[in-house]
Amino acid sequence: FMEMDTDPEEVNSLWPLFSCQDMNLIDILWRQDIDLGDKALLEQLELDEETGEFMPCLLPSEPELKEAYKPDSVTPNTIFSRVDGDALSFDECMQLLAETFPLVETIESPVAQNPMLSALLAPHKAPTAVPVSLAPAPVDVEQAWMELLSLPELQVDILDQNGYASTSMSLEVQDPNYSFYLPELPGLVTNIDTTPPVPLINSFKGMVPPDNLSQTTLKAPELNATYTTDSLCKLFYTDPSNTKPSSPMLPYTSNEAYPQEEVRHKPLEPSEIHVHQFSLTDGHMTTEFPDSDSGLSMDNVSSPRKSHQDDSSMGYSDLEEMDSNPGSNRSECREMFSLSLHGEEQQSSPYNTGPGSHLPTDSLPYPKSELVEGNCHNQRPFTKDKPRRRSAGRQSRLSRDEQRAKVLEIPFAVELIINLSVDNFNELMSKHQLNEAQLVLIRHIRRRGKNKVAAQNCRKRKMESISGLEGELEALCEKKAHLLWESAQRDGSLKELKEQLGSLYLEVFSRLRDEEGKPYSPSDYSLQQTSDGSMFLVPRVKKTLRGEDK
DNA sequence: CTCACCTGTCATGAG
DNA sequence: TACTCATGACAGGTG
Repeated sequence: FMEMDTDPEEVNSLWPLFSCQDMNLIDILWRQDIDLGDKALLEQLELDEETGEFMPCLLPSEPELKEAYKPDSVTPNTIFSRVDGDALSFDECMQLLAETFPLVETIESPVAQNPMLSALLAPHKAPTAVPVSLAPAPVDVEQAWMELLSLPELQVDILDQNGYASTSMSLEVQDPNYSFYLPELPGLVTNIDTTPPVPLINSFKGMVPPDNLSQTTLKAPELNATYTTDSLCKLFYTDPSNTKPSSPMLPYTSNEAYPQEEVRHKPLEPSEIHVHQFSLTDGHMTTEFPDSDSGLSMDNVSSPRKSHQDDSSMGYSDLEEMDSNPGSNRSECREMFSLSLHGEEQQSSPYNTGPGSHLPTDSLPYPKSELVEGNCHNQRPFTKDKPRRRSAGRQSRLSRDEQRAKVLEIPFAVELIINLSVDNFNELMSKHQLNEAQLVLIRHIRRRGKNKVAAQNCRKRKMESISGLEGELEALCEKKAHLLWESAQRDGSLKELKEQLGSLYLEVFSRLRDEEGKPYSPSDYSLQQTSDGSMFLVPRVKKTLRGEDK
């Protein structure tokens, strides 16, 4: 508790209020929180294959808990009565703490109220996960984290640029926070002990298989000389009594090391590191990203891969590269992170476009996909008649550029970048001092945004063209049928006229008489009409007769 | 697992 | 020359 990220004055003021039992209670809750906040939490959760959500399940390590916390060592309490039964959930711990320490009720941190968020953030803010820490500042950091964690590209970027991360740390990669922290502190765990106190390890062992623990040893590169002991001690909680290199899952920050104001700009955001790297090499913007007092030089945070890259490729270009490299580790890691990030993405990402999202998709000036599809939905000739239910999932992808813009701290909205006229756009750009990475990102955002609209319009036109052609085809078919009907009608009329003509002919012919009063034989004579209307009775010439005449 | 479909993105050419 | 637009092709997500 005393080592937590808590205001010392606050601690001092609270300290007399806590009895020994209270301290034990805090300790056990802290242990619970640590367990909950790490891999063990995921072990306590069952992934619902139907919904993709994590559902709580029973802890498998009750005996260890019983062992570690003997009932006679603590005051009988509802907490420990639960030890005999179901394991305490994070919410239960929080509720219990709230009952025990009313002060805790003032905490409004969304992360503290969300087990998953706390779990995923725990390695970086384990102290703040303890309610007594009452740290108000990390909310911004948490939000930034959640935004970054919702970006699979960024996670992969960190893994990529550090190479070994995705292959040598099977445990860590289950928690994206590890990938953020470990590679950026090369050699740290081999020299600086970040292991929690022994009781914590013991309790943790109860939650995590030992072989997993053994995998937490980081294969780190050489210790960079610029990591001084002081800075690292300020950065991380250390226990001098424990020299075992262990999982740096508890890189405790302290208030001394990270004043609130600086915590917001701490190297917690890898993307910021990108920008910073670019800035340092590019020669400007150094004031925008002041070095922390942690002793960490941004140069030293560069990964081996980064170190030999061209300066201009830093920052945004990396983001672009990630997107354009489907074959990179990105897909792998996306899968690896999918379990731990699914839930939080929907809960906390400010770019989440699910229910309650504030993303102004409706205000986008270009037509939304549903709009485009809606126009053609019933007319589409070659598609199945399927209900459209992808909008929510799709809209989250729409905000990728917004997330990139946020990462590079683009000072204006993506919609603005896309939809402004050239003059207004140039004016806007001139009003802000932007580095090369930001300019490149803005240009790409503008290009992609316009092309997206163009593609939507193009597809809309294509579908309309198909629909138009189909309508035209239908009209032509109708016209053809009508013509065929008309032709049949005329054929019928012609036939009728012919029949009438035949009847009339026969009637006229039957009334003709020769000089002897005999009727003419139709086989010997025929009636023919001249152009002036005169009728003549013409004898038929029989071939047989002509042949006989010859 | 496969397939069809949708959507974003890129490359390219035309204006 | 830079920019915009149109469009084919491709990749990835989804049902």
